Amino acid sequence: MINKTNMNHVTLRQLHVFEAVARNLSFTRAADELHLTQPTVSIQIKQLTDIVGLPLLEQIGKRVFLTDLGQELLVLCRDTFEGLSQFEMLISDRKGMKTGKLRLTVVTTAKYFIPRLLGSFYKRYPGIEVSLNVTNREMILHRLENNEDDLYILGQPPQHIDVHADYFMENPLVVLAPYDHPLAREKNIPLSRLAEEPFLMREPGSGTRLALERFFNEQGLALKIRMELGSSEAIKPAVAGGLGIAVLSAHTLALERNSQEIAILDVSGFPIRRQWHAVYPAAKRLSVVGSVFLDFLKQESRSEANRYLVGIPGFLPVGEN
Amino acid sequence: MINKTNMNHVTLRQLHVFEAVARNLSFTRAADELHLTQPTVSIQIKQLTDIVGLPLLEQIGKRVFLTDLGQELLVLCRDTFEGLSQFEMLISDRKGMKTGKLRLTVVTTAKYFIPRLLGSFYKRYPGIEVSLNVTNREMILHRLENNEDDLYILGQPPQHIDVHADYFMENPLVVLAPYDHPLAREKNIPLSRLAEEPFLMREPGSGTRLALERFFNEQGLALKIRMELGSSEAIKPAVAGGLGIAVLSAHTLALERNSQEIAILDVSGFPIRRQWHAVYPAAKRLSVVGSVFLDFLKQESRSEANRYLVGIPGFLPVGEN
DNA sequence: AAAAATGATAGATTATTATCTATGATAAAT
DNA sequence: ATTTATCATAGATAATAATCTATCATTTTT
Repeated sequence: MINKTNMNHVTLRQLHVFEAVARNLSFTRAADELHLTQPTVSIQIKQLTDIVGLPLLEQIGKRVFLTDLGQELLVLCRDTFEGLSQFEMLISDRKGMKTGKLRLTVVTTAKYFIPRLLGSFYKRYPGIEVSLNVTNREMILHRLENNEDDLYILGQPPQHIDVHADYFMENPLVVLAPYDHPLAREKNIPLSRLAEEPFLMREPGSGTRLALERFFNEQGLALKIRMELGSSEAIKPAVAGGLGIAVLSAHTLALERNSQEIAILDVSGFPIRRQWHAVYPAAKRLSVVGSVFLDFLKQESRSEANRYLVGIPGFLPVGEN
Repeated sequence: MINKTNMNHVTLRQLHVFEAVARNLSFTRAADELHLTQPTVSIQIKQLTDIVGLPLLEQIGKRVFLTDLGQELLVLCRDTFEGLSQFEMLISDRKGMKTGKLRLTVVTTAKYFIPRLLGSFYKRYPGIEVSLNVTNREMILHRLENNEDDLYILGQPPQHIDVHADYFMENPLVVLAPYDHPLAREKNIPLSRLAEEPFLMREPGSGTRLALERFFNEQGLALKIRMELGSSEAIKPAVAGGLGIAVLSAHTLALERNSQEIAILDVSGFPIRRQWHAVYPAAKRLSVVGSVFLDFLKQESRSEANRYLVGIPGFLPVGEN
């Protein structure tokens, strides 16, 4: 008989190590991640390669790449681990509990409501461990392309990546002005009046800015931009200090709703209605824990929305969906 | 944190032992099959059950059954091993070879041509190991329902089981008579003349018998049945001894084609054209080695048919398919 | 050229897995 | 009641897997 590969000699541990190296494209980073020393990783990969009989990784200088076969093995690893993970969830169901690890990455603005939701989620599913990552949209898209998380929370789903997107909550954009601004006590302010005000803007490319620019374009009005700032946190004190007005997500006002520094203006056409989306790669089946969290999001976002969105001038919640 | 299942602690070996027990529904038979002692199997199952934290098997008296969860784990085992097996085939492809194990079960009559085909198959694919099982139709259907093999060879595919069936060779049913029978030298014998002869039949339910009965019914003729015998091997000497004539698959005459004991009659309407089929469950993707063998079957059955079917009175081979 | 970064190898140790023999417990058959 | 069949447990042994420290080899960066 010929010298043929017998995958029965492979261990799950070897496959885990391989998967970590394949994902990191680095022995050293995989070792760090797994709390092992680098030689351990090197040996495990060597053993696996010896069993398979063909190279799984190739090294060019200091950089590690997957061979075609290595790529196939990575797919097999992920399928296998997913099968085992789903069996774990099945067991948890039988035991009347839900367990597993949820890897969640959210855009910066979502940090205003996600922790509270996660708190409730943990109370309901104490067996599910959550790894939360807060980062900007660009990094989220990068992680999405590399399939690094179970779920991603952001405003507008990306157009250039094939994803499955579920909206779960309203994300209205509101006009902020100093608490004592002359327009603060008016109702149904015409947009043309607002256009006379100087605006504080987010950086080009930010979803909020694009939405505002498009809105003004549609009304044939021009924006008077006084200043650009890189984050909502920077914009809010600038508004309060009278440098200008701004349009931000209502969620950014989590702590300022009853303050005497910032007011939400009642402007005709506002708030601009947008949605929060939970997305995952279209080619991937959502993990069990991701699915549990998504269902939870859809259920619980109602009360979360009520917490933030009541009292916003001109805002009427949509009906059930 | 709760006491939760971690399937990373499971070994592939444990899963193999579990699969054998689940298939055999017996620790002792699984141990025999794996060349282990029974206590080894018992301990492996115990370890696996301890890791999972819920019963996978249940014992009623001396009989072993799968729990629902055990059934799920069996599915996971099969999926996992199939994935590993397909990766092995991928490796073999890369190495320019085909390897793996083909589990093949065939009906009794196919034993006349399958060994020769398997010989050629082995010469072409020395890395593929074949496990051949020859049994009756009823047992084949049972194995088919339990998904125990890669491929099954039989005449008519079952109607009550959802299968994928490929026909690969003609299986004509011919009329056999003693070599010195008065009809042996006649051409184009009318069926009405044949109906005056006493017949030796296979058992009720056999495919050959059903086809013959249907054929006579369509011609409005009755069969004169002298005797029923349980196998082709029993029928042939009875024909040669003058007890009556019979209709059997041409393949059963593998060794008697040039003998001076049995002749094939040239009867109007004969041979009854039938096909050999290779089948596998419709819900299952054919294994890689099964697919290799099926392709081989389709290619090689042409020459195999030529070996058996030339010279059969009234038989014209069909065109290419 | 020297230093830093990164994977490979050698040797050793520890932990874990796999298996056996012997025996016990229980159910089924005689 | 006795025997047979089948799984479970105890104790022991051997094999294998996993990991570490130390060092080497090579590439990249400074």
